[in-house]
Amino acid sequence: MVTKPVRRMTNQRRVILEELKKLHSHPTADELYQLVRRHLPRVSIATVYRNLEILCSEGLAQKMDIPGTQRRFDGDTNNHYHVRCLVCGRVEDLDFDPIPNIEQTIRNRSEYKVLSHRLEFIGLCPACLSSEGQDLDT
Amino acid sequence: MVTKPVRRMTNQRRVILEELKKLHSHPTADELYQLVRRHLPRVSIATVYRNLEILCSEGLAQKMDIPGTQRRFDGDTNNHYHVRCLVCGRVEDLDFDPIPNIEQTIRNRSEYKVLSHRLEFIGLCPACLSSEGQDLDT
DNA sequence: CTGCATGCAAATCGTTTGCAGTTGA
DNA sequence: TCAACTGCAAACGATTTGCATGCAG
Repeated sequence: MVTKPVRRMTNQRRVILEELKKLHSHPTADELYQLVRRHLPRVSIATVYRNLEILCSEGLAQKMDIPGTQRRFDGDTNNHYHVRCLVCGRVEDLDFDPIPNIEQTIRNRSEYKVLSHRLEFIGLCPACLSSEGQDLDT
Repeated sequence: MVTKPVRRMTNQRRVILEELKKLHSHPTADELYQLVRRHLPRVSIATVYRNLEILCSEGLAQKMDIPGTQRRFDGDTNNHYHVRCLVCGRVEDLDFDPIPNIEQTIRNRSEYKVLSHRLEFIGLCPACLSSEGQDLDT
């Protein structure tokens, strides 16, 4: 059981959070780094990554693209939805028909030319679920 | 205007496609590489990547996690959906309320403990849309 | 034959980590 | 004071690329 460290509001952390909150784009770590650099020229990209990690774990921001790093490929080119395991990253197909008209609905609400959509559920697979009971920290 | 190369069905490409089609998991490039290696011990990981790229562009397979590599962060921790531009990667929020009960629906159709879901639309942003008319290749 | 495809190794890109010095509470 | 935090540089893991050689059509 590891105790969570007490966080400090450093100058860097404050600026990073401010810049992130002020944006309505969804910046990459590097884009945010460029903005933060205007206020703190000597800031390091590592600090930006570390703080984003902390801000996310504190619920003050969130990562998009939960998937993480490694890309996966699908031999099935039909349109279908997926469930992804938060812990092991495994992805499975869902037996669930594509929601009808949903792209049409969005076309009326956005300037984008919508071509497709992806719906993904995130959760715990049976295997990881059963091995969850063991360690209750984090 | 670049002309698309004429593809050849090499041994490697055939095995890679066969292995991918036979799986119902959604392998990473490396997982597929391990499988292909059983048939072709001297195959290179680069060949797997190159062929996956080609197979996807031919519509015989598809990449998941369209996002690609660079992760994006969101200062808005409320649950909301996104549109992503296929060309420039920009992501914008959608003014569209989360679909009610959809997670509940999935819980009945899968063994997973569903915790959340993500709905993302993919298309072309206004900017990329207007600069599309120029080059008509690919 | 021709040029697409391959294996290999090196390069690249985004992200993470080790470390010694700094700083907020 | 002192653990959390920082900048820097090196390490890392996934993916891509340059190049000389191989091989399908």
